[in-house]
Amino acid sequence: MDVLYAAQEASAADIQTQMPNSPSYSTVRALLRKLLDKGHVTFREDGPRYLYQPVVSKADASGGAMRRLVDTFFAGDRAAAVVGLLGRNEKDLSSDDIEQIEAALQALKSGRRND
Amino acid sequence: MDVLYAAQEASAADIQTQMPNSPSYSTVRALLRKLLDKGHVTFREDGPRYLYQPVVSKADASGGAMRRLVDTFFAGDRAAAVVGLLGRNEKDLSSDDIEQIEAALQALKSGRRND
DNA sequence: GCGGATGTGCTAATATTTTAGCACTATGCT
DNA sequence: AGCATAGTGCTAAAATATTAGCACATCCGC
Repeated sequence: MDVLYAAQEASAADIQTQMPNSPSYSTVRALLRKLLDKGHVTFREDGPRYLYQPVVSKADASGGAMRRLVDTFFAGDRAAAVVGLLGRNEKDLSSDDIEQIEAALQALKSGRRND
Repeated sequence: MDVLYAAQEASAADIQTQMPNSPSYSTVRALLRKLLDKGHVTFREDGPRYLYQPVVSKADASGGAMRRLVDTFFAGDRAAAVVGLLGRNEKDLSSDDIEQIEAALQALKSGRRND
């Protein structure tokens, strides 16, 4: 699923190469079949092969993932999660990045007033 | 693992009740034994029962989880992830929350200047 | 149009996970 | 002290996931 969300659309072979634990091709295909059964992915035919894509939109899925992360590691405190995410200093944010975040914050504030 | 990170420490029974898909008690114990084998959790004895806790610190684990989420859903763009997280309007952030975030942003900015 | 390469559908074997259940130990209550 | 309760260690069976491999379809270069 993660692979599909990252790529939006991928073939079985693509998925295999991008999966952790390097499962066999058969495994990936079996997995895909199960996901199709369960209705979590669809596919479209692209010439000889299938390209798979998630059924649930990326936005919805990321929302769910974020909620889970916030609940698990920050006891549901979204602000703490934001601070934690900002604090990761693996790589500096560009000033452009920071502006975007400030803009989002401002939007939030005015939204609050308008309720 | 998520349950353990949320609780910091939990008994097998606790873990069972908080797990999705409600697995059987046996399953939880088998899982715990494997996690012990693999060195992902430790336990301490609390009277008659064991209390399990993750080996990797919550901070490290949350860092990994955040990186994965940012990579999967935001193509590695941390700022976009922050904006996405802010934009979730499941529940408004308090003004206190917003202040904390602003403070973290300010700290980041000055950090950048000092490099 | 033919042959190789690539891809899917399917089946069967193997490995792993999930589950139930019994023996045994420690705890707490009366 | 005696007993019920709650917990672990262990074993074995059932369910599920992983893997290999073959038959058949489709595309691409010659």
